[in-house]
Amino acid sequence: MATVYDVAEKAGVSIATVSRAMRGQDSVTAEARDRVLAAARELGYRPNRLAQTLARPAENTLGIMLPSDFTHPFYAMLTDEMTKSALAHSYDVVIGVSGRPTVEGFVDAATDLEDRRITGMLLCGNAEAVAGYVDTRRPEAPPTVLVGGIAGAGLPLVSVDEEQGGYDATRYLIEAGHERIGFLGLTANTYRTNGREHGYTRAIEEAGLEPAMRGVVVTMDAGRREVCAMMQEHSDLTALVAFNDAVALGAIRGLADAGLRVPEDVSVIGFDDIPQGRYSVPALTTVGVPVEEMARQAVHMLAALIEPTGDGPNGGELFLEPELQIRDSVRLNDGV
Amino acid sequence: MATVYDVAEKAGVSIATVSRAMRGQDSVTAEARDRVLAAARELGYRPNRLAQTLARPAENTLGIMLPSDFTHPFYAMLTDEMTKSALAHSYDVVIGVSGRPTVEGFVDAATDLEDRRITGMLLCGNAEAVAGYVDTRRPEAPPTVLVGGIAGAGLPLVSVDEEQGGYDATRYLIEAGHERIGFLGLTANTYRTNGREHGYTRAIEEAGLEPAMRGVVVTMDAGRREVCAMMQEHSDLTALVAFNDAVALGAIRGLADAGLRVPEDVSVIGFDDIPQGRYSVPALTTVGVPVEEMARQAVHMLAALIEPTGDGPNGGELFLEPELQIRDSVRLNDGV
DNA sequence: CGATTATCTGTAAGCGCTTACAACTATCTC
DNA sequence: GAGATAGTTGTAAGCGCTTACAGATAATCG
Repeated sequence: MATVYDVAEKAGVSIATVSRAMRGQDSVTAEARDRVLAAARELGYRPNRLAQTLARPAENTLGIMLPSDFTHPFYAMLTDEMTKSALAHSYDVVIGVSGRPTVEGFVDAATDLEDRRITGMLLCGNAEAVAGYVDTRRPEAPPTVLVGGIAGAGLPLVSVDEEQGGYDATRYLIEAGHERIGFLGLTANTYRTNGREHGYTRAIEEAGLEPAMRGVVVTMDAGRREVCAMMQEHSDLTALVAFNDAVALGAIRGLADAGLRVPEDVSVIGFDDIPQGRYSVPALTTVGVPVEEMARQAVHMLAALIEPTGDGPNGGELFLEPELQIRDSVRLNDGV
Repeated sequence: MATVYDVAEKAGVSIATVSRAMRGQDSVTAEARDRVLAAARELGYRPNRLAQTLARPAENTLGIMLPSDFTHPFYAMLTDEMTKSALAHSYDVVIGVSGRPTVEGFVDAATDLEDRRITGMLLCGNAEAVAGYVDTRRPEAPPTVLVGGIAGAGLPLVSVDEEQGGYDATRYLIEAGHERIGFLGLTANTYRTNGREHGYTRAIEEAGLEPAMRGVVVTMDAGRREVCAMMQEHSDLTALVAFNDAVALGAIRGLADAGLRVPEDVSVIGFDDIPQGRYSVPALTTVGVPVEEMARQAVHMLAALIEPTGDGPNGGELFLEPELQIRDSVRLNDGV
């Protein structure tokens, strides 16, 4: 790899001049600059970012830390929006993703990101990974806000009111005339909390109905497999609240396998509002997470943390209201 | 941030000993090691990866370069498989993703990855981004293989025979008794080639049928919007070949919007075999890309490039055969 | 025309780490 | 007990870059 030294030699200047010419902000004669640029082009020289970062901390760049399942549509949406928001605040963006799907892999990757001397970090991940990070977080770590996670991690947070979402979903089903409503939720040890489930339970109890739950891994695949078991166990179910859209979509497929139609035979409601749900047939009724606003608020909060202006949200936990997206996967009984 | 110096001072040893103790492979007294480790823990010290990489090139790590639309399900699958394959070859993995959705952003990020002194690189991206990278690629860049891209970029490649896939899809429709078959393809300037379209055209001409094409951006959204225009333009169409599953799924949704059912009224076939297609209702018949094998072969080829053993695939271009996944979105006419 | 000032450039230190090499200690051999 | 040997440790150089500081040069002024 060509280095500053090679370019300097070729252009007949010192490495300092090369550096200055490449960065283009310090004072350099037009002639020297041209010579450097020409030499650089000929040599195929490009500054080594690692070395740059080591020598001088990044001024204005935000790190976005993603979990190993960053390919999940929800994170996909979130990443897009966070990137847009950051760029809108004229921050540069560097994305870090966990290579291995372990807590340790996540922490490693997050540390990597910190090492890049970023100005601030937006951290996304499941509760365990985030907890792992927080546990070993160094006091000198850059300002960080958790996005889309759960409360109580001890770091500033922008997320959605999960309990409310679970409640709203269930309430909507009840108002639509359903009385036997199941919850296809998450197995206890995947995440730490279960706000969505609590919301479901609250609504069910409030209405004096009977809860029916089943823990599943929260993937499409599991949704498909488990929905059958669920229906066999509780054959009178007319509606299902799914932990998220992936489970909901899987469940719809599983129901179809069993010859049951949605929403004619069984109603299904999801959570997240991922694009796939908007395009599925039937289109998925779901609890929408205001991802765009979440991203915006997160960047805003982070900016305030980086540059305390007195006003602005100074850390803390901010919960956005979920918003029901009514589409076609829920059947309205009794002319409601 | 605590550095080697801090730890060294606290542990009463030199920085060399700290480094050795942390890396745990050189000879260090048990006692010294314990002191260093204790000091490190107390100080919350973790080695700076940037500095590590700068000081000593990575021995055994592969970089996986992803385009800015890495959230696309196809790349999601591919990333998973490549990671698995790399780990199976006992390579470490570092993932780089393009921050901005531009050719320049892609090249920047790829350079970043190279700067990490990786042992080899698996490069995924659309043709333009890849071409941009190849154009400015430095001769000393690490061995690189393109995965899932198109031919002729001038770098070793493992991909799928797109033309064959397009042909197979169309052929399948023809054999199922369809005679008016449309192609919902890509707009010319998004990618550089259109093997899938060529395959479609070949099959159509071979059968003496009339082609009907429409260029769209290859997203679900576009599929949904454009399918209606397509049907209006050619109202006699009974089947559609979509550029990929995203377009196909979008098209199914668009058809549903227009009151048309799949496959009863219109048949749809996709390309890629993304999970969403397996779980959709109706399940999507599609041209399956052997992603797992693609990843395996790519890592294999890269390993051979890194450590030339004489045998093994020494670069070149390898095209895997696509495999039709027959599911429920195509109607079989005439009792075929 | 000498003194002052403004511009540009180069030298050298430093970012946090690894490692070759030399120095030092403890152990072993005869 | 002197010399060889093996095992640890520290010093210093270097990875590729940025930048404070000082030196050199050109421009400006009385």
